[in-house]
Amino acid sequence: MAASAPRSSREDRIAEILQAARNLFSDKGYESTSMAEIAATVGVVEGTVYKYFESKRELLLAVLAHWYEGMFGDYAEDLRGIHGTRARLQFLIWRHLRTLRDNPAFCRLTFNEFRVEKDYHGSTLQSLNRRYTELLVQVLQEGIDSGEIRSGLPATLLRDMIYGGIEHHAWPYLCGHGSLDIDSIAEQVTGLLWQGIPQKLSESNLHTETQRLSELAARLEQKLDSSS
Amino acid sequence: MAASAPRSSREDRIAEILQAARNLFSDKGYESTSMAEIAATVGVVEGTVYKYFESKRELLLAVLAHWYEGMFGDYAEDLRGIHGTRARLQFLIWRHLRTLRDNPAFCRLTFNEFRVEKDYHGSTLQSLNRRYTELLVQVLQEGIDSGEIRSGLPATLLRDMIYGGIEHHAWPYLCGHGSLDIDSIAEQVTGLLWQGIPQKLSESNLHTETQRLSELAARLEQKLDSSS
DNA sequence: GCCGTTAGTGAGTCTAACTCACCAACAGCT
DNA sequence: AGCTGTTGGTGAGTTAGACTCACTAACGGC
Repeated sequence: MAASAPRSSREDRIAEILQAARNLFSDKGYESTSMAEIAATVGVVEGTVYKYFESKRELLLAVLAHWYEGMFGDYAEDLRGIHGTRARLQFLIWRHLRTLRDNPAFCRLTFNEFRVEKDYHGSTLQSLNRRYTELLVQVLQEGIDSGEIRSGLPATLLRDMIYGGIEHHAWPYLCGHGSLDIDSIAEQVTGLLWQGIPQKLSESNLHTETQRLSELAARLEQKLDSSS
Repeated sequence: MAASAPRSSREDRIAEILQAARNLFSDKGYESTSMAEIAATVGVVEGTVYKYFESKRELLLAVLAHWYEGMFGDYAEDLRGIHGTRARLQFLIWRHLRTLRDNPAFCRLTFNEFRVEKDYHGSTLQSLNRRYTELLVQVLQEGIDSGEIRSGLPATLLRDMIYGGIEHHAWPYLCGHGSLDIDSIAEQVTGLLWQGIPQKLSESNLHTETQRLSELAARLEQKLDSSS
């Protein structure tokens, strides 16, 4: 009988398995990674992994949860030095983009597997995600309360537009295509939210346009007169 | 030997299989549906399905592609009667939301499995999706060309914010939680894009109002031209 | 040195995708 | 009608991988 691996403590083993699973899931995707492979990477046999995690799915959830824990970091701390809703918004957007840029494989895994969960609604994962997006929602809500954001725009809609939009936009990069210019994107997204998409008319354009409208109105009046 | 099912033509069988697969995938998800189940629903044996589709994955792709084909419909036709970038944008957003509202299970499947594809980049699916989003991109590009949309906002970013944002926002509904007030959401999203999120000052209300008048003028001019 | 606990093992089972050699219904031809 | 090539259909396989379980062996406390 091959000498069994020197026995690790429960915590160490769990950490080893999480680490191996994280790497493999990130590299090859969840479906394409087998439990046997994870076990082999750690240097144990398949059954051992099941001593610590009930199922492959649970292992995945643990990996994702573990990552979330480590990621919260000092968002709130950083935010304290930034004032004004627009600047805070831009910072959170930029910070989110930076996370995506620095961990493409893992973020891809997260986005892929997050929603697949049948029981996502009400799961641990959802509460972790809620905690992550909460900061943004808070900033938005403060903006609404202070009047910087007009009423009639639910904070949750704004949140979804921001995170959903960024996720979509970054997807090719997360899949290994192209690059991600996070400064530029953060600027553009914030600009979109803050100014909307229309061209603002310059002072002189405003005059020209008004004149054009006056003339049009005159023509319309004439038409109406002649047709009646 | 049990009498084999009355032989259907190739086209009929394919249609039957696609239909059964579509229903099962939508109801129970891709992973939880077995090929044996699909075959049984059609009334044939597992091997028969493999006569028509090389793999389960290919069957899924065929289901999704088939759905896309049927969905393109008369978007372009409808769009012809709508003038002004803002109105066209709002229509496309509303139409997209309507599709989500009317086919929640299937759209959930689509969103789930779309991106999972390792080879999504460059796949048939991508080109179908591209074709679907193309109309929106065209409308945006026309807005940029006509000066209604300020430069510095790439059309692709706007596209991703719109589709990504809506996807995120509709997700709970697609999973069977809550409802989807598509009129209200379409209004809010368009409003967000058009005015941005800040409370307007009177100065910029002037701009907005002038722009609204410009659009009105454009519509009136067209009416006059066509009636004279 | 004994013993209970627990990490670790490896040979299973089971499910579901996928394969293949064979069968049978129909079409076209003589 | 009878022959035959084509093709839809069969069902008994194989294979891969998630998961189980009865058992072994290392360690800690006594």
